[in-house]
Amino acid sequence: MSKHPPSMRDVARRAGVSLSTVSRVMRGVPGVAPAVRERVQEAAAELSYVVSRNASGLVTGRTGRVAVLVPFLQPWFFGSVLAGISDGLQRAGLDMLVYQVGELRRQPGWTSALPLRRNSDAVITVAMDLSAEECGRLDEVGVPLVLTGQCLPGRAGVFIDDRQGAAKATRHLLNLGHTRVAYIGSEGGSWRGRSSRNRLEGFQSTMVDAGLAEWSVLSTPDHRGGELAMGELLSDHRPPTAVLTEFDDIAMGAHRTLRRSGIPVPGAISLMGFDNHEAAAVLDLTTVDQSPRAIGASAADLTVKILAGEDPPDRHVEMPTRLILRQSTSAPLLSE
Amino acid sequence: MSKHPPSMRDVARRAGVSLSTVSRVMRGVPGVAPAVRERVQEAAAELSYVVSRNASGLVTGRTGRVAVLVPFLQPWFFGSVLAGISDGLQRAGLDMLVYQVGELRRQPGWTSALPLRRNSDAVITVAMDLSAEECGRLDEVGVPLVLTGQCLPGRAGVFIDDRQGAAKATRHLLNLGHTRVAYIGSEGGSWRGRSSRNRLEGFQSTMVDAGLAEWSVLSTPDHRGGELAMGELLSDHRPPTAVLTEFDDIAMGAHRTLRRSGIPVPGAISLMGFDNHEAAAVLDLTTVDQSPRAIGASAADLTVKILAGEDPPDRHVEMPTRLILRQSTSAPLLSE
DNA sequence: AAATCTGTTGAAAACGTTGCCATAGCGGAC
DNA sequence: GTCCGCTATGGCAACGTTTTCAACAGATTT
Repeated sequence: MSKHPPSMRDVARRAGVSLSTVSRVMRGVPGVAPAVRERVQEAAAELSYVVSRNASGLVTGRTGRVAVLVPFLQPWFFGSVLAGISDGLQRAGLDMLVYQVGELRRQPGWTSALPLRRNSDAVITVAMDLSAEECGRLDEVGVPLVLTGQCLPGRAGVFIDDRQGAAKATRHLLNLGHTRVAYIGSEGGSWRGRSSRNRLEGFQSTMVDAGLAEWSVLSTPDHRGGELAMGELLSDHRPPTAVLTEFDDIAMGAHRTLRRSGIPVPGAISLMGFDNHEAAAVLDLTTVDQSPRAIGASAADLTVKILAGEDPPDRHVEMPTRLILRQSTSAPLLSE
Repeated sequence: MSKHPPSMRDVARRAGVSLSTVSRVMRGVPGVAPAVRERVQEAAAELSYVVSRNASGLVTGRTGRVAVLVPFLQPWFFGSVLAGISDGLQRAGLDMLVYQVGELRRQPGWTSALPLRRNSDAVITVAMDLSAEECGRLDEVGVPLVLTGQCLPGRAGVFIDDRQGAAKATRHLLNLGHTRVAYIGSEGGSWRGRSSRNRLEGFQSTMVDAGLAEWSVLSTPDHRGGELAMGELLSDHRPPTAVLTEFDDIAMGAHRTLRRSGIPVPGAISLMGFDNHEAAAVLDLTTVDQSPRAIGASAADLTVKILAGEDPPDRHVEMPTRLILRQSTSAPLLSE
């Protein structure tokens, strides 16, 4: 066995045909005699040869790769979206390049620091909350751009209606009979800008529509922040009977504070999250599901369609949110 | 602006130099006059040109990409390891290709279904628990292989001592004074084969060394399984006073069962997990930390070193485990 | 029997980059 | 003033594919 990986030429020699024929077989294009085709496939298998995307990309102009941009990789949410994207791309025979741009993003020209230009066929962003200007810079790369977790006019994207999701959650609490409902949101600076605002608005407008005072506090975007914010709410002279949080991590922090304070959930205080974190089930946390994996899969499908040239009519895919009822919400105590 | 991405030729024309010079500048090799160098960089910036890895890889034989193989993408653990790998690779200017091979793996020849051959410079596996045979097949690809989460003789890898970690956890419980300690492990079929066995062995040997009966039950590898297994333990005629689980998800399920049964933790039963799941902090779960992000970063560094040709003496990196003491463990009740 | 057509195959020119070799300058030593 | 050595630059052949076009055989038509 030669020490260098086999090339198409090696396969051609082994099968006793020309380069062109091997190329045709490998791409599965018609116009090759069945006997020859089989012989070539056999030779390729024996050498365990695979086509070099590098070389083929050079001439076709396609790399067979899609770049996925995520702010961070650690939070569970991104793993789920990536899983969906991976599924979709794999089905289409595309590879997935993942770039974690959290740190990088502070630099003004970060978009050109990424070797996207000739190295991927499309770019999918995951919950990046891009500004119009950043989008424009990515456009310059010259490949299709598909957004996830945000909705920008005229741009392909997959997203949920955060506003409606939060409204749904709020209404659930109101329907149970709560009137003193507080909201814990994350303060700016996190990677969820627009989505954050939308959820807050969904809460606020529902409260206002119901003729109730809207009441919200801010926290850092992690469970630690939820703990502190909950403590703050408990120190109010009339604490809320129900609390909605911007996402599950915050709710989980709040849950901890309640548990430590010996306040029964949902007995004294009903608690709701948002996202359906994998750990939410364990905490029996009522929440709003947004199935990130489906979002990812949908984004991948959209990308594949765009790459195939079939410009789909609905370049905006809105994924549904579902209320997941668990044991952390109930009607308020009658004494109230 | 031309509709096609700029090539090195365009930059050369704009800067009034030859292709070779541009190539030298882009690669940062010495032997170019400072004035010319600056002029070329300027021209490249104006065209927002980036080198095509496709083309350069074709001649250098290096792709500038590393393939990362994970069984699944969804569980939090993989996101963390990927984050670490991404950090390390980014620092070295390498791109990260991610392949989710969970489903694919059932097929016997799955390793050749991946376009690794000429498309990546190295392969990192994450908690794949590969057999020697599978490793051999990946060797055939002809690129360095770095394992993560498993230790195979003669192979580069980063891992933790699962056995010792479990032993450490068990000893913690014994030191608290517990004598009836049960272990909930996952039954086979999950992606954690060797690691699973090692943790069990660590528990068993520590118990035996202490002259105590080892007592373990199996569950499915998720929190659901933990719930059921805990229920099973509670129905014993003399339930345990402490429970160690193979990993945090199981512990979180067990915690739920305890909470629902009104059994105080750690009052009546002490509970321990393993892994330091991001949600473990919220549950106040005592656990064993294995900082997956550091594992990933370490694997990436190792890979970069191997690619640089400097064969590091310690191709086996053992990462430390740390006991994280929280509020889910305490001494058993005196009445026992 | 000549002409046309159809289906298969091979030869050669791209693609965008890097590596090697040649060459043009230019300063200093003889 | 010639020769040497040095540095900065350009030219050209790779790299491994795809693509276009031409060539060829055999079958069918005229």
